[in-house]
Amino acid sequence: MSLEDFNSSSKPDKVIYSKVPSKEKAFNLIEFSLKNDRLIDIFGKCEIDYEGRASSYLAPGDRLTIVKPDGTLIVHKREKREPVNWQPPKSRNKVDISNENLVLTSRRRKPKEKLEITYEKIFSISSLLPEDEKEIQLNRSEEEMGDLIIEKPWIIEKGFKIIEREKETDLGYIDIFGKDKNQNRVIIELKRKKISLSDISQLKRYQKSLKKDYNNLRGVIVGPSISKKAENLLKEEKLEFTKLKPEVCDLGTDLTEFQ
Amino acid sequence: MSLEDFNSSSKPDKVIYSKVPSKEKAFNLIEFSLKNDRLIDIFGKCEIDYEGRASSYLAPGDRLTIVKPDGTLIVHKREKREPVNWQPPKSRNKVDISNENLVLTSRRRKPKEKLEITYEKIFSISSLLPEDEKEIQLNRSEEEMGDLIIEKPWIIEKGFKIIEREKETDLGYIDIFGKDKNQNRVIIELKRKKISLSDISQLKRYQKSLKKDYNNLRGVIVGPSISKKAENLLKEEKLEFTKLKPEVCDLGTDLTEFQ
DNA sequence: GCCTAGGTCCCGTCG
DNA sequence: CGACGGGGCCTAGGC
Repeated sequence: MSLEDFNSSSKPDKVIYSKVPSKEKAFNLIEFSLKNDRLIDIFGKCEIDYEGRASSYLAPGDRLTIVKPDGTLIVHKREKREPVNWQPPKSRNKVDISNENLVLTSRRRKPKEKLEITYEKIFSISSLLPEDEKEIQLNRSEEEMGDLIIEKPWIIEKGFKIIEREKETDLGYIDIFGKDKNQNRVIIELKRKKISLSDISQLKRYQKSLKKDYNNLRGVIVGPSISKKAENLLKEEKLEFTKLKPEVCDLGTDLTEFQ
Repeated sequence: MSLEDFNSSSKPDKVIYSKVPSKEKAFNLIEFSLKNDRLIDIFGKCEIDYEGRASSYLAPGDRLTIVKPDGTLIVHKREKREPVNWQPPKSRNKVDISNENLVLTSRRRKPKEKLEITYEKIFSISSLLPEDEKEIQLNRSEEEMGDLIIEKPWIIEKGFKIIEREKETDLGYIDIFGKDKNQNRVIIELKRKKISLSDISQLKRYQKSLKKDYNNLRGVIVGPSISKKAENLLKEEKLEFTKLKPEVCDLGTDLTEFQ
């Protein structure tokens, strides 16, 4: 694949690859890819300056840079799941040659941020053309726990009735608001993993926002388990904990044992 | 680069590339790369099953998969900063050929998780050898705000003195614990961005944990700004807000105006 | 290992 | 837009 072919009118190539390209060739391939909504994959030795919500400098080293058609820019080093530097979607990316180095610059405003990658060596560039794809289907979210409780409120306790979901208050949104068999109002806070201190604070805050309106306002946190410190705070605050594992909320799980 | 060369004893290649490889060739290159701590970069049409903390299925589509020497596996689609699927560092990755498809499987235990990528087509594979690199230097963190206040406590207010940093309580860790000019104890909670409801809850929680030990225990939240609801809650709880922008905490900033 | 809290968190949702 | 809270959050730091 020669550079001259980039702008040919035939069906665009799914993959364009260049190994140890010259600065000029790299520049042309990256600029072509940016213009044509391609996904770019650069492996090279580079240093990185970032200035924005925070600021950082990363000394020269081998990294993998990905530029997506939506403006996202991601730089990975050899370890860890998180990129070492990045720019979010809708960033504006451009390539330059400066002082004989290839420079990739990514900017956005609001917040104002700038990421500058200076390559002293490029080992390879892949320019890819991904087709559209389906959305992922994810299960076992907190939302599903809510769905289950809406459908089967007796899981919380006998006689429990739903009043409102995602109820807004001055101090945030209550997952589920309901009442028990004695007509006491109940605030339910759902968590899909082990309850920690901040979760209790959150529930307490919601309770505070409504206690002027109700007597006997109960607060119940629902989750698979709870940490020791959180349990202590829970008791002190006279809140309650109900055990419910998110995997039980998958559709089709047999819940007759709860009845 | 032929497959036979993979195991040669000469200096390993920085980059090995294969365009539209056969299943067998892809298998060999990936297996070789997994064994030799190389970073692998696969562009192909695949479907993905995940089962673990949650569960998901992703229908076939074009994606970019990265496998790092530390076991990290990342799958990107054409948009967004976040990978659509992943496995964290120290996952165990292996490659297979099953029903004429290439299958990449990544597992970890604790929590038990399994990610399975089935490729129906592979457009390209890059196998890379990144060298070690320096750590990133990041500025404007909450920690730096703390450093500044330790050094110049008068930024909080005239006469303020530090007692302890990262003070542990039953209900969490206080950023800075100190006393004012009247010997009242002061809890300082630092935030690098706009204060929200949960930040106030956090400070309130710390105050609660110590109020049995002190009279006149003040709570001060420090940050660049505060949301309206958070400000209301702040006043109700008789807590205080002090404005301090994290960028002021960069080394070398002139702070004489505060004195 | 558990627990706590920050993050250039990202991201969706709702006002 | 801001604001709020979830996330397979990830990651670092204590204990």
